[in-house]
Amino acid sequence: MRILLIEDDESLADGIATALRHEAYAVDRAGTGREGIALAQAAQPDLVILDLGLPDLDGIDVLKSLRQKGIHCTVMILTARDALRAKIQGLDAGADDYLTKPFAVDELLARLRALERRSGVSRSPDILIGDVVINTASHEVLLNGEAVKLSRREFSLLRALAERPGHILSREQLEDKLYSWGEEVASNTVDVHIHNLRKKIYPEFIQTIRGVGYKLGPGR
Amino acid sequence: MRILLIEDDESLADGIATALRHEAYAVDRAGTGREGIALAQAAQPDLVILDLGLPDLDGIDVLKSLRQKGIHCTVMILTARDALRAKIQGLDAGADDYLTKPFAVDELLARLRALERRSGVSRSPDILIGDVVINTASHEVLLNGEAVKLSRREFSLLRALAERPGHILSREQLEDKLYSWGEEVASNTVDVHIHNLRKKIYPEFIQTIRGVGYKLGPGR
DNA sequence: GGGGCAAATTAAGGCAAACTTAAGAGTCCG
DNA sequence: CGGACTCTTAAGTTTGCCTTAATTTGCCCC
Repeated sequence: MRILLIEDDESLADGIATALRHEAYAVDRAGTGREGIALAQAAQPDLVILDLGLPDLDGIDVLKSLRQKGIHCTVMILTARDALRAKIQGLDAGADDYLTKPFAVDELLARLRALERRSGVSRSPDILIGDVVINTASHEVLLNGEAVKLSRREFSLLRALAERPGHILSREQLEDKLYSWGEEVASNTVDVHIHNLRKKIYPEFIQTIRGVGYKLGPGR
Repeated sequence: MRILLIEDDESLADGIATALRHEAYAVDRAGTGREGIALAQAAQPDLVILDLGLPDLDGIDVLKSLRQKGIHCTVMILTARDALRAKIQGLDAGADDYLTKPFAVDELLARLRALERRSGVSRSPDILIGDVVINTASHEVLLNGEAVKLSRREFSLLRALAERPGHILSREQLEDKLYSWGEEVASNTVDVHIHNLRKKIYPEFIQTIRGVGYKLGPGR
């Protein structure tokens, strides 16, 4: 799950980004509207968090511009308290949710999970695949009812695969889901995490399609 | 994935149909309940989107009628906001999901993806040739319901042939499909893969046109 | 019926993809 | 500040696929 954060207040952006990364999201950041639009096209995020009070462009225009460029991912708007008109405009322009400043980061995270669920990126809070239950909210994974302890990256990887059971994801696609810009990896990291996941769950749970990628499940 | 849209509001139906087609669904349309029931029988859709406010019949009755006629595909209901009673009736009558108007098209698409996943019908159209099913998303191939394990090249070859059943593809054309520029082969590789495919499926599945190439036929 | 060419068959070597392991750097937390 | 844990690298190993090429079979036309 890859998130683009468009926010000019640097300390706030720092805080949000840290919290998000902690929740195993990959985060890209933009400080201006133009930068945001550019990054949205380049990085193909699953979700955009958009502050309406940007220095260069009006937030609503940014949103419209995104939609116009064919970027239809979920968008959450951040706005100052009582800027009701802006909210309404935002929703009309195709935003999916809004949050008024100031807000608690936990609130943001909760909303994100709700959006995630609603947008069908991962529908039910618990994804069920074979004898494995994945709870995206708590980051808990159960194998036959027994908790499996996964690290952050392992969980991200598993979630990425679990969003579309049976579908094959290439290493490249998986890396895109796990890493933000500027922290690309240049090794077989994905392989290693896959290996560790298999050890913690069971080997056949993740299938290798040689020369193509990995997929989850008995496949269909 | 084939969708039947039963909706009398023409402009709304236009919008939905366009969005769906854009997502590579095949869409049939009906403006009335009767038309809808007729089309559902004729077109055999995988999913029905049913507006409850139709001019001729009550939406719930349409749904019941469909079920009665043995059409058990997934059904998503569209209903005006707050028509709670209708929703409940709808779910009782065997609908799988509902959406209240007005709604964002993205929301509809997200719900569809969720339903798709739940029902196991895949949008990436499974190619069906004779008794062989080819799923391009998962690289799975089923022969009479039994999985056939294919290697990457074998799968590519099969897919190339299956994209246009009955059409003859020359060795050269097939090589072009399998290899990127600069990695041309200089031997009978294609022949060998064809042979292995025949062994894994059954010989007559792939037909040889002497001096020309290969094609996929309904075979038996 | 026979020559010649196209396609089928088979087996083996080479090679790249994927797996495995371990170690060092980095991070978090008490 | 120290210890635990996680992540990334990289090197070594294994596995399985692909290609090659030699041989056999089958077809068509002379």
